[in-house]
Amino acid sequence: MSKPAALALAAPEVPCCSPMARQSLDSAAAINLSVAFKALGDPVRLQLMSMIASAPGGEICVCDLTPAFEVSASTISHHLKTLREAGLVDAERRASWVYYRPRPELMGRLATLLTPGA
Amino acid sequence: MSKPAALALAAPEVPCCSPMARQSLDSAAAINLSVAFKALGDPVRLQLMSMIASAPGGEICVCDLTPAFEVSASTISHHLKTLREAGLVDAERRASWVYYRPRPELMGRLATLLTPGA
DNA sequence: ATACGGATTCGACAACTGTCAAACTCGAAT
DNA sequence: ATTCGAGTTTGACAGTTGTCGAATCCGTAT
Repeated sequence: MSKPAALALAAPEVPCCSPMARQSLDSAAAINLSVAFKALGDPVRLQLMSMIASAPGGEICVCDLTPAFEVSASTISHHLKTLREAGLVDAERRASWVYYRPRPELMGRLATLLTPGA
Repeated sequence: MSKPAALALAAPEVPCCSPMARQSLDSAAAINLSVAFKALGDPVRLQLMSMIASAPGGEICVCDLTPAFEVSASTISHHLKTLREAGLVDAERRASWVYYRPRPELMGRLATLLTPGA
C-alpha cells in the first residue's frame, strides 16, 4: 500500500545534492531547491516549520500552531500551504482537526547542501 | 567624502541554534535566520552562492560569476549585495576586480538547524 | 436537518522584490 | 588628465508576497 497522501501537493522533484562547497548547482537544481529555501525565508513560516519539526509525537495540530502567533488564522493557513507546496511538511485531517508533520527528506537535502564539504 | 561605509557586512547577530527537530525557534531567532533563508530563496542567488561556496581557492571573481547567468550585471551585483547583507558571503576588492568568498559560520548554523535531531 | 467550530479559500490591497538601463565610482593604464 | 573596464548604485516598473476579513468547506454533535 502506498500513502494516503490526499492533499499533498507537488513537491518539486529534486534530484540533487552534494554539499555546495563540493560542487556548484546547475540552474535546474537551483530553481527546484530555491523554492524550499524561499519557503523558510519568512519568520512566521520558519517558526511554524520549527514547531512542526520539533513536535512531540511527530505531529502538531493547527489549533496549537495558530495561537502561537500574532497573525490571523487565515494567514497561518496560507503559510502552511506554502510549506506544504514546498514539500517541507505534510498535512492530515482527523476529525475536526488538521495535523502537520515534517517531511524529513527535503530538509535533509537542504542540510546536506549547506554542510561543509568534509 | 568619507569612506562609503567600507564594506557593509552587518550579518545579523544570530545566537542560535540547535537542530529544529530538537527545539523550536523563538521569534527573535526566527527573524534573524529567516533573512539567510530568504537570501537563498531565489534561483539566481542560490546558484551564485553555490558557485562561491565551491570556488577553487576559496574565492571567485565577479567577472567569472556574471557571464554564467542570463541576467544583467547590475542584477548580479544586486543579488550579491543581498547575499552579503545576509551574512552568507564576504567581498574584497583587489585591483579592478572584486572577489567573493563564503562565510562558513552562518552556512553551518543553517545546516545544523536543518539536520535531523540526532 | 441544523447549528457549531476548526481550517481553508477568496478577494482585495499595501509592501516588497527582481529586473533593466543609465549614471556613477574606483583603480589601472595609457 | 583622460580614458577604459569592472562593479555598484540609482530610478523606475511590473510582478509577487504577506496580510486581513468574509465566505466557504468539512466533520461533529445536537
